[in-house]
Amino acid sequence: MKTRHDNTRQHVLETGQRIIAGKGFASVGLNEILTAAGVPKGSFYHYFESKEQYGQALLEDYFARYLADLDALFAAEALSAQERLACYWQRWLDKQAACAEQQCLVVKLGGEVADLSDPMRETLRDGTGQIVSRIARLLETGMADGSIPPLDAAATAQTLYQLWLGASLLAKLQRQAQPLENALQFTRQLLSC
Amino acid sequence: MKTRHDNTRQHVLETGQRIIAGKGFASVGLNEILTAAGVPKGSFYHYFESKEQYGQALLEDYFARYLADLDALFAAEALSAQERLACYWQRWLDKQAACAEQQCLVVKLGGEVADLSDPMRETLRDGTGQIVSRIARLLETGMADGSIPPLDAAATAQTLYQLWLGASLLAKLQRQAQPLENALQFTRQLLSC
DNA sequence: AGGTTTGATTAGACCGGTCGTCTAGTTTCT
DNA sequence: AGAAACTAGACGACCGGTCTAATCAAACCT
Repeated sequence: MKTRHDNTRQHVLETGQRIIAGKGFASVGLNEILTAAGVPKGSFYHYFESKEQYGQALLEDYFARYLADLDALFAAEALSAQERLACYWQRWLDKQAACAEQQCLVVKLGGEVADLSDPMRETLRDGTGQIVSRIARLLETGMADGSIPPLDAAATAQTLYQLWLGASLLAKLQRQAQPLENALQFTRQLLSC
Repeated sequence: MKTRHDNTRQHVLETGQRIIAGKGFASVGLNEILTAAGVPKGSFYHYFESKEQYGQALLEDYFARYLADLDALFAAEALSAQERLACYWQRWLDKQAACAEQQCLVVKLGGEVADLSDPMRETLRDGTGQIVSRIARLLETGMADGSIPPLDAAATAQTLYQLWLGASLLAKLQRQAQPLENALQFTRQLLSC
């Protein structure tokens, strides 16, 4: 029997993602996640080897969704590459502004988890790498279609992503969207100078 | 009697800073810090009200040092403002490259602590604000002495700090200095175009 | 078909560590 | 000597992740 298995597992992952995105990894206990999910504690170790491995699975799941969204947006052929990219940043800003509880697990967990668990760190590293390379690819598309001025795509993609990560962190600390707006304005300048 | 008081208190703060910079806040217990410091547990609650208040004090202490360093560097009159700033970024890169264990508590604790403790969040918010405004001030100095091209000082300072925070996070995830080098190169371009 | 086996799933006990408290003791200064 | 600052570390209540044993579902086999 696979369906129930997968459902329960996925349900635990999703519930945990919401809670952990709010409170962090170490400070949340399995109890909290499992009671919220309505899944008995005992089941946990049937689906996951340990909390660490669970965390890794959670991040993998997160990036899978994130990248799927990204691919959907970046493939929108009705828009120029520049417009698609602008839409990406705007969404980032909107999402973070909408609810105070962090959405971006890279910002939320990156610092905490990097020296705590190698598997989780590697998942974050690979996930962010994928994001940056997709941005770079879109920048190249934009240079080809003329909607983006010529730049070093890889370096620029990394710079922009770094900028937005930092902006998210500051926005989190300030509980304001202003740092993100600053990033947006700068991004606009950079991609159309 | 103040001296011993301050010494013990300070010693606990410094020991904790090292440990917490490596492992994060929630995942470290008071025990670990106190045994490392050679201070018995019982003393802790003489100097601090709670773990949270201790964390806040720790951050305040961290920013006090950081800003003192910054002021020392930024006041170096032998150098142009641009050189002073370049030196700041270079130091940031060197420090992070030197030891894998994070130095920058903003990157390490920002995400974790922001939704965990308001006093700690506010301390981080104020500290980063101070850093950004010092950078902005130096940018203005640089524009005045001609070593830095004319820009919106406040916005640029924030952008650069954001960029470097994000770069630190990625460097942490990758265990490589490359993201920081990317930030450095971009910073150079920006401040001398 | 009906009993049996197999594996998926659950329940909750378990040990160790957490933070924070509290009382007794020691040091230090007046 | 006495008062205040400080230290000592046992203690309690609780919660963490882990594991073993019991339960359940369903698929198999004669």
